[in-house]
Amino acid sequence: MKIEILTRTENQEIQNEIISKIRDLMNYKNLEPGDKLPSERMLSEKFSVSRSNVREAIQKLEFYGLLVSKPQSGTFVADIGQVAMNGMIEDILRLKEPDFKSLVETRILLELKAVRLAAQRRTEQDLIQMKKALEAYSEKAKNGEDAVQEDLLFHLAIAKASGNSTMNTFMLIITPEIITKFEEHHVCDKGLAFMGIQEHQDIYDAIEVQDPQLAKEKMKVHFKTLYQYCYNI
Amino acid sequence: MKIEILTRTENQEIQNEIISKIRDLMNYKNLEPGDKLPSERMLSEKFSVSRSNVREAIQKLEFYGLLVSKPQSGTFVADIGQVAMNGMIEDILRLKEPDFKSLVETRILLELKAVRLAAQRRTEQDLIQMKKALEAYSEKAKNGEDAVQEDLLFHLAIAKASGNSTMNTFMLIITPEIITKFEEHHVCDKGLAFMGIQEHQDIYDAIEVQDPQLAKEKMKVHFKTLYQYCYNI
DNA sequence: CAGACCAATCTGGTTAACCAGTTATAATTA
DNA sequence: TAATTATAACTGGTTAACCAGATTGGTCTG
Repeated sequence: MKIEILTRTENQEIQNEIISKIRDLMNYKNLEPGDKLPSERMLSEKFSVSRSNVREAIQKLEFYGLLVSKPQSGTFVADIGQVAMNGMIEDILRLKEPDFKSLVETRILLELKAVRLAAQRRTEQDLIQMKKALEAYSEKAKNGEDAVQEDLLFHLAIAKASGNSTMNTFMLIITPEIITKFEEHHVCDKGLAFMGIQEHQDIYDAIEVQDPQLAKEKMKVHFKTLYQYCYNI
Repeated sequence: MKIEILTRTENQEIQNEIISKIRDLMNYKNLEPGDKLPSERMLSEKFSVSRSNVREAIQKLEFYGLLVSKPQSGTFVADIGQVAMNGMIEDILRLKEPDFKSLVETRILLELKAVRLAAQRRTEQDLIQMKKALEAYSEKAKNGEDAVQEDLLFHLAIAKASGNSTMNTFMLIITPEIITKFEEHHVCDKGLAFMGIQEHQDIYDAIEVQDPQLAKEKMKVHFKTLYQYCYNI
């Protein structure tokens, strides 16, 4: 059989096509929660695609919690009904690549909440880690060096201290994309780093004394100086 | 070679082991952004694991934006520095499975923001979709039927109308897990659905007249009745 | 006739072989 | 000798073959 090398977007497209065919099949066969999907081999034949393509599509639907694969047994429809299934697949198919604006918007939202939770829940262990990240940042920023990475680690330490694993995961997902975009647009070159030292210290202090409201305010200040140059991105 | 069937968690563990070995390798070889990782075959031999395991680990790091694979060329270190790389990998390795409490906490946070954005940015198209979901919900709830799915679709329609693709994605990720947990604990059996009709209508109306503050308040009311039975989960 | 048992089949997961660009190296030429 | 071309090795992606547990249908036994 002929092998073709596909670009990322081409691969995405045929994967979406398979997902939509799986949806049609589930509707046609009137599959309900717990029912078994046809085997991967059968699907690959029916759709005239490779089995690995089918596997990828199934794994994506598994990631969103719509299917469950059991080894040596089969792939099963998850415990959400047909209406929700159709709606969610529709949304997944229409999902766009996240733009920078939406990333920043979501980051601010998550961090303002995370810092409040961190102020309430931080353990001594959390404080130690945050202080460590804070000092690494200060050290670099004082010497005028680029400290984007150390900045990032301080913020991730806060997310961890929030005690909310879901928010922690989401922060991990969006952070590298933001960093990349930042460096593309040279956001952090303009001597912002030095101002950041005091702002970080303020945030840390508020978390240490467990003052959620103050911590949130200080984080807001930090973001204001960070993103005031970003309007034209 | 002997083939072993692994459980999900066992697989997760050896994957984390590989990730930590990759991190050690990057540190030892002092790899910088843009540098090429050893080939998948070489890594699988060096770590004494299968190539597919290595591929999975790499794909996970790719998901978090730490590596970039280029077909017929190699896998490269992403454009974030060594310090950030180490910190992020550390976080990824320590990442826990999200608990129900953190899921709900994050859902409320995301939806309260999404509904405000939706009130500001909703298009006519968005209104149509939300109204459709709303009517489907009312229809079922009036008859006393279970309407968890229709409820979910209404909330996802709001997330879409927020115009923030990142938040939309995150909502899609957490929603099915919440639904499953809900049905496990029979949260929605107690005649909540009927009250929900008016609450949904209020939210819709606020979005239609583009009043962000009101929309947020109405969403808060909705969540209050929803989650008042959840404290003991 | 009902229930236990067994073999053939089917399943997702795993491994190995293969493909076609990419890249590094060596041979060639101006 | 330096630039250029040709060739061989290497790479991630793809396909096909294989594995062992799960399932199923029929058979045998009580």
